[in-house]
Amino acid sequence: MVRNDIEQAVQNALKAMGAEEVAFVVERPTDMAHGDYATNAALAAAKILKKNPRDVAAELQEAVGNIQGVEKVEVAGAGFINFYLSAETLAEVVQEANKEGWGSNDLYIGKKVLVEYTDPNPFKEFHIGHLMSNAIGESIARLFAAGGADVKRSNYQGDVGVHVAKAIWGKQQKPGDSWGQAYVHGSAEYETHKQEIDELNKTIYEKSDATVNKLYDEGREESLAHFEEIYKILGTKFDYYFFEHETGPLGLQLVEQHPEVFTQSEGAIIFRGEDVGLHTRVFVNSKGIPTYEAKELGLVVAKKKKGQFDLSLTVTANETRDYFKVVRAAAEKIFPDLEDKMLTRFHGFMKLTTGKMSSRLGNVITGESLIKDLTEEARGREDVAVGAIKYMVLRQGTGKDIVFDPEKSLSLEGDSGPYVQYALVRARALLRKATEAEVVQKETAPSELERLLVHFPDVIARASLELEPHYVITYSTELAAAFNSWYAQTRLIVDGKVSAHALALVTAVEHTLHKGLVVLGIPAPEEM
RNA sequence: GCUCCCGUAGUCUAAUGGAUAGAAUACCUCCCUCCGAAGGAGGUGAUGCAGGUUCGAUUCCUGCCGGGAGCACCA
Repeated sequence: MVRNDIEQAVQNALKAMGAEEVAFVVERPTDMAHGDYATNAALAAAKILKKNPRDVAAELQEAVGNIQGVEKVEVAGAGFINFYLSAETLAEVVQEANKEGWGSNDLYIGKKVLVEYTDPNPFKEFHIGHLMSNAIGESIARLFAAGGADVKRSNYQGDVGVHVAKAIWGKQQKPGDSWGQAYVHGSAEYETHKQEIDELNKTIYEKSDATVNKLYDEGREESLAHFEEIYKILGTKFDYYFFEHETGPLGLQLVEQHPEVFTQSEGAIIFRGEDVGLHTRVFVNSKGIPTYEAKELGLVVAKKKKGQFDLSLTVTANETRDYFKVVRAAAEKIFPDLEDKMLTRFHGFMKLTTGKMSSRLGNVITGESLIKDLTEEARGREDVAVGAIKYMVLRQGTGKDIVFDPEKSLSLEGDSGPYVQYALVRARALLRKATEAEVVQKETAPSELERLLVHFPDVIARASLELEPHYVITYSTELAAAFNSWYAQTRLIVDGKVSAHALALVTAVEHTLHKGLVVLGIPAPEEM
């Protein structure tokens, strides 16, 4: 990579000037007119050397000398040094982009990584919040894979707990209702029938009633089969499924085995988070049932049973931030070896313009209804609809909330999934057409496209490192726009002839857009 | 009350302490005898307020204002 050579050359030059400890970056300039790479080394070094930044930059420019692949080195602005790649280097990048490993890196090579995401609850709807978790988790899993990791996808589903009791209670009251309706009904009546529903919860947990068991099994199976259909549409294949019915007992056992970590209080077993600057949370309630917190500990055990992992990442919603801090503090006391191995990525929630969505109130937009509506909007194309949804979720930084307007729905043009898909489809159509043309050697001036392609590996690497898919979205959209613009003013095939270089360039764009979409988990159609 | 997150064009959003704050959408002009118009070319429009650190602040620090989330038996 030329970037590494530039970095090395700058480092050497700084050393020669007696400023080797200066922290600097070699990055893509904000404006292409400023070259292909730029460094702030002179600005940073000026302070230590107590000299004028422009003078330091001039000295540095002299000192870096000739760098293989760099055609021109310029001092600009307040003291930036800009590097321009040669036409030969850009041509090499195009060749590079057509090879298999394009966009891969070695950030996680040899690491076993467990990514947990989606996490819907049986007996409740799969709503657009789960769509969000799925899109983010799937892309992060793919970013790990692009970094060479051995990735295992896992899904953790709450098949026991009060929500199940509410749903089953609702179903007992109105057997004709769907499970979703039953849950809404049970929730609404929870306050007035609390004792009854809590008892039912215990019954479910202990599996002590045959009729309840049967109802439970039916509901659970129905939900899981339904979720599986959605995963298929979304393009996710899980390696492991964890369930709360399994993590509950494991968690309970852990809590009981570690009295040095947990405390009895008012009939419940709690963790005093105040000791480590957090707050107290209940792990086992006064009825002896493990709560979400204990189950999360049990999940750690369940995950460990699948084999050693180097990193375990959970994708979950922002509002669980504080719970996770407490749970992690407790987990690290029990499993000191887990320190720094448990990562969390928090996403915002999908807000409706009409107010907060709540499955308890029944005003949710389900994942499947959104996909269905959008598919209609996308002229019957489900892959385009899925792309539009995923793009909307992934286009901004992971932690941000998304305001979802059910009326306006989602955009299929401009800054959107279909926009990138369309550019890819156009490139593919062009390449199909070119197979009939005669390939000729012809001088072609480097375009903006080559100069964009240069940065693709860096973009993927940064996204892999920070676990932020939106860098890939931003880049892919930029490349798609540049390609669309190129397409509008350039004819690839003229009189049945196609230039070898231009052909390689379009192939490189196609390959890069494809790779980008793959990492994002967005379908890459052949035509649309 | 305490803790944590977030304030960028009308709306949605990008920017690794750097160069003229970049897109999209909406709105106003144009462009399909020409490889796919879900497209292209152009125009109008933005960093909540006040300090501080820095050669340089959308970015870091402090205060204020505005929004959101969490804070003992739900997940």
